[in-house]
Amino acid sequence: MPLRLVFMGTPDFAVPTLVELVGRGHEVAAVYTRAPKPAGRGMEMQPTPVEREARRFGIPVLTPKTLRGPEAEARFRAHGADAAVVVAYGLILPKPLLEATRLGCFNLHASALPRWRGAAPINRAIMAGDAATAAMVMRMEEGLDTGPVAMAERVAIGPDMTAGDLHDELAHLGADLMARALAALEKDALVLTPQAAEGVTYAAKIDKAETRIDWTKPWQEVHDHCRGLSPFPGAWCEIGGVRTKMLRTTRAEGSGAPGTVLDDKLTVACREGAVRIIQLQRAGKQAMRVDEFLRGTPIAAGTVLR
RNA sequence: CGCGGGGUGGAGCAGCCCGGUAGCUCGCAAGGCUCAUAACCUUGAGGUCACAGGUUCAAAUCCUGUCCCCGCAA
Repeated sequence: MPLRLVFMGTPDFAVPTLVELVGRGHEVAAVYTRAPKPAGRGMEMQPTPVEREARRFGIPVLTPKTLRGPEAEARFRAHGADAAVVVAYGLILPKPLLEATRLGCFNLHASALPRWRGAAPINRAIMAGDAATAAMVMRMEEGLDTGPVAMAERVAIGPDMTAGDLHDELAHLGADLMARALAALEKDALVLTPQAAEGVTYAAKIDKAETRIDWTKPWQEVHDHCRGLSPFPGAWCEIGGVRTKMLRTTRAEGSGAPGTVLDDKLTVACREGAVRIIQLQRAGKQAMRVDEFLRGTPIAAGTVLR
């Protein structure tokens, strides 16, 4: 028997789960998402990806600025949901809401908890050079991403994998994981396991001030930095005075003064070792492979990137 | 009206300021060289210069409007 649910989510990452829940026949009584805000070129009001999808399904959309207070609680209770599913929503759920449904609130989180609790787990896992991560469904409690885990699926992080690659994989894997968790929940067969007390780390939001590439770091760190921030917000440096995102890189042979281009294929020296640029994007241009880029903009060996 | 870059043969770019027969690096096709090749040489095909108006003897280039892509920002 399908559940009556409230879905709360905001970015692209949350969309596959919403689609999956609807596809599995659950009744989504309402979708909560962040309010549209001026964004993008022209600063026009942009509904969130979750809102777009919800409207496609004809599901009522709510965009409260806060969930605190008796009014918000009353509205939430009025949906008469059995449970709430939360995926990258962006607002903290106060305790009364966590306890407002019969079965509780369940969150999909993109890390191997308790590692990388918080806002940017996918990026941080790659930036830290982790070899593996996970998608996890947990039952929410008051602490930030501290709840007991109901379902988990480990995912290996390839050596050249980008945050975008991992994001897409986890979003789909997580959607299926949540569907399975809810299926178990329906049958009262969901097993909850507390998170380990050891190994807690927090994934701080990405600050644009940390996106610039520092070639004086070892190649591995430069590489992890680039792929952990790819494609958004993008690790960058200047090429010919133009801000350029390095979207894909790989390990390369060679050495030299940090930031020096070592050949005509955009191999760049780091403090230790070097990385070769595979895909990049100049400001105002589409992303392109390095060979395409170099046809129109040859970069001579010896050029120093900053 | 937040700031800014861009739309030129299949790809990436130059040319635009200072209008006058479309160029570069590749790719593609054919031929040559070669044991052979992604290498090298020669030749060739392929373009409504985003779209629509305007100015002009003449517009990729100047003016006006529209559409689309993207960086910053949020």
